Order: sequence, then structure tokens, then C-alpha cells
Amino acid sequence: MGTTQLESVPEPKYWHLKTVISEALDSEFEVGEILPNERELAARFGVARATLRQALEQLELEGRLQRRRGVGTTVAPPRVGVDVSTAQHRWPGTGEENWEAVDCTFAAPPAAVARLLELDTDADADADADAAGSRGAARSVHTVRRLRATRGQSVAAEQLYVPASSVPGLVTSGDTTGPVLARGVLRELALLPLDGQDRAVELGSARADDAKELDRLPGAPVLVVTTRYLSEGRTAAVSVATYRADTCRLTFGDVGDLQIAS
Amino acid sequence: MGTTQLESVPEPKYWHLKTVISEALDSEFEVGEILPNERELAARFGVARATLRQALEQLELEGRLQRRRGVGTTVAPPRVGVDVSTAQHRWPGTGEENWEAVDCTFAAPPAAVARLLELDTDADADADADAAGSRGAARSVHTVRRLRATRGQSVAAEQLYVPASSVPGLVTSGDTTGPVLARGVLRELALLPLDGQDRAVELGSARADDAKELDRLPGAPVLVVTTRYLSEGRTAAVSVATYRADTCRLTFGDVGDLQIAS
DNA sequence: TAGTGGTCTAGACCACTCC
DNA sequence: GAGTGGTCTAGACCACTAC
Repeated sequence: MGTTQLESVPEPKYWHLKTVISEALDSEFEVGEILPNERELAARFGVARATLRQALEQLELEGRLQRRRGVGTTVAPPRVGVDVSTAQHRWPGTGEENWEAVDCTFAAPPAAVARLLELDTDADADADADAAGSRGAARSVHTVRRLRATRGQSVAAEQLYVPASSVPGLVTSGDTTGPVLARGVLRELALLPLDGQDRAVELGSARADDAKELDRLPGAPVLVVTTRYLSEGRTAAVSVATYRADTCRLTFGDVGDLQIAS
Repeated sequence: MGTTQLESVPEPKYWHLKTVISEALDSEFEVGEILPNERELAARFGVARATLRQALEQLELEGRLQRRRGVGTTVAPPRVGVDVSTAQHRWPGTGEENWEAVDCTFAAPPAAVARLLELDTDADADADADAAGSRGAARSVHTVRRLRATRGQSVAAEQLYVPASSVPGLVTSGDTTGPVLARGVLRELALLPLDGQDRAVELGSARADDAKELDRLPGAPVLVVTTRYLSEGRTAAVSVATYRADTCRLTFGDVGDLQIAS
């Protein structure tokens, strides 16, 4: 490190720290190796623990480190490329690897999803958003929950919203929940003609339930992939999948196995 | 708020705060409206400023708030959808809107980019990574810098790496830098047949130069889009574009104008 | 010059994992 | 029970913006 007092535009300590640690990771540590604990690192660099943590947080955000409470901080492996390309033109659950349907519920979706599904188009929809009683069932959809794993590691949790009108042949046998019904919904959905999909990616933070599935703390950064499945001129289903931002690189094609981080 | 002491699994204060503020944003604030300052908000909620800041940081990450030093915290507009679909099968700079080429340099690219460009394939490449002298020119590439704006707002900064072999007809007139040459490189590149592209998206943090262009602080979260342009069986160019994660939603298709955050 | 968000400190206690 | 990262506090000062 040495003295940096000559800098006319002093960069923040945590930023400098991040650079120093990052270089150390490249040259002095192996993937999976455990770093000294935060109190020791802070003392070694002569900063407060909070400042040290700010640097570690950024490195974790960039996928360089992995921190687990009660365990320690380890050097993360390169991000895994996860294919989310839309080229295959397939319904969810048909011929895909790595996804597992774990549950299904029947309830009103979040407002943003309802908009994509073109529910709630009546004029007074916004006025009775909280009156989820009498007319709630009309706006309810099957919600299939799926998990995606790659190389033994959970990478994504998804909620797939399917209006009852998209699965007219579904036999519920009285039950509207459970993994068996989840697979039933996927099976029925696949009977529709699939005209196309469109997809969006944005940054979000993990909800409590997603965080638990992904083995992260609530609020952890995630890449939210929203997919709209189009059939016969309308939106037949909407998927909202959250991918671990620290360990995943979403690929749209076959860029392969190299990581380009900033 | 009320007392939450009955919770058997007490959630962190900042998490609860985030929820409370988020709901207040929905019901009591307009887009662009300025919030009370951090010291006042912290006092109002009865927490330390650092705790309040942790909640605000998450909300900013999710695109709900915008904070500017010396100014204040404002309610952010919904994220803008930015099309990054690969369907168009075009070279960069041909028929695209919103991108502006601002500069061009000639230098060795980062190691990860060199790998994608299939430079440095000789056996001792890793041994002389720091000996950028004699043989450095052989590994240098034209680096075109471009900026993307949407609705008057800078949303992305890109570095496009183009090996000299991809632009054999380029006339440098002695100069290997400057915006004029940048446009020349793009023009020459467009002469090649474009076989395809593949693309990857991952989370990163803004480098100092990108942060400046994007009007953010260094380290701000960004979505890094890496594109490989394929021509005649090889990688003719590589683009690394960083998009503001707080204000952008990357679209691969035409999902349109609705935001689905977590 | 006043007010804002950004950085930093030196503590404290808690939740979790592992032995 | 020992050790780890996660949360929280109550201050301080700095960099930037706008008046």
C-alpha cells in the first residue's frame, strides 16, 4: 500500500482497499480459500471494521468473494453462465434441464404481474385493490414455484403465473396446491401454441422466501428475469425468476465459460 | 409501525424500515418529490443514520429512490426499458439509435477480453503479461468508446474492442485515437459479414471512468452486457457495455413499459 | 455559507456455524 | 463455547450543490 497522501483527488479508503484486496485475491489466494476474519483484516489494513466491510461487500457484489455468517469469507469461483436465451421457443417445464417444480398455489398475483397478464382491465380496478374479497377469485392465477440448480447449486427461484384460462383442461381434484398440481399446470400449459416470448432483466433484491431458497440473506442482490409467454395474441403466462447476482452470469447465446466483470 | 416485539424471528431494523418507506413512497409521494434529509428521517424513525442509510441504499438499488450528494433524495421514476435484443443482427454503429461514438484508442485489452478475442493463445502468454513492451502492439486492439442515451439521460457506457485484423481497410492517417477514427473503425467493421452475436449479462460495479459518464459514483451497481460479434468463424469484436442498474431494465424483445421489481 | 449525502470511526451486541 | 459475519449506535468530518 504505502502512503497515498500525494493524491490530489483522494479516493475513498474502501475503494482503495477493494483494489488492494482484489489484487491480493488474484495473486495470493486460491478459489475456495478462506480469508482472515474481518476484525483481523481491518486491523491489518488499519481501518475500522465498517470500512473494511464496505470493500468486502463490493467484492462480493462482483462475485469475487463469498461470505457466510458463522463460517467466514472465501474466495468465490468464477460465475457460472446460466442460459436464459429465448431461442428455444418452448414452454416452461418442457424438455428443460435444471428446473424443478416444487409447489403451486392459487391466488391474486402482484399488481405488476396482473398488468402484464392483462387482468384488471376494468375501469375501477385501481379503486378496489384492497378489496380482495368477493371478486378476488376472478383475478387469481395458478402460481407455480420452481427452483433452478446448476452443478448442485441453487441459482434461481421462479414464480410462474398462469391464469386459469390458459389451462382450461386442468383437473384439480379439489386441490389447488401442491407439487403434483404444479406439474399438472405445466403439462396443460404446454398444450397451447407458443407464439413467442419476451424477456427483461433488471436488478432487484431478494425477497425473504427467495433468499431462503437461494441460501442468501434477504435483500441480497438478484437479477430478476421477467418473461412473458405469448399465445394466440395474448399473454398466456408470466414468469418472474430471480437469479443470484453474485454467482450467476446470464447468457443469451453461447458466450461460454469466461467471466467479464468490471 | 407499532411494537413488533412479538416476532419470534425479528427482522433487521433496516429491512423493516425499507418496507415502511417503500409503502410510504407508494402512497404519499410523487415521482421526483424530494424526501426529508437523512438526519431527519433517522430521527423520525428513531434509528441511527447508518441504519436509515442501509434502508435507503436498498431502495436505491431497486430503483425506487435516487440520491445525489449536495442535493437530496428524490423518488425515482420507473425504470426505463432499454432494448438489448440480439435479433437485429447488425454491427454496432449501423442503424442504431441512441449510441454515440466519442473516442477511440489503441491498446492492449483486459485479459478477459483478450481471451474472448482469442488473442494470447501462445503458450507463454500468461508469463509475460506485464512485459507490455516489445510484443504489446501485437496484442493491441482498437478500443471504441461509445455512450448510449435514452430520453436525454445517459444509460450506458461501452468499450468496443476491435482487433486490427477485423478492420484491414482502416486508414489511420497517422492517428490512432479520436472520435473520427472511432467512426472509421465502426464503418470498416460493418463491411465484414456478421454471422451472429452472443450476449451475457452480469452484475458489476462501475469503474471510475464509466461512473463519471453515467453520472454516478464509482462502485455504483451496473449491469454489464458482454457481446461477442462473430464473423467467418471467429470473434471479430467484443463489446463490454455497462448499464446503470438503478435506472435501467434490459429488454430482450418487447415487454414494454411495465416494471417488475422485487 | 448552509445543507445535503458520502465516508469513517470505535465501539457494542446478535445470529449463526462448528466443534 | 468459541469464532464468524450481520446489525446497530452516536458521533465526526468531508465533498458536493445551490444559493
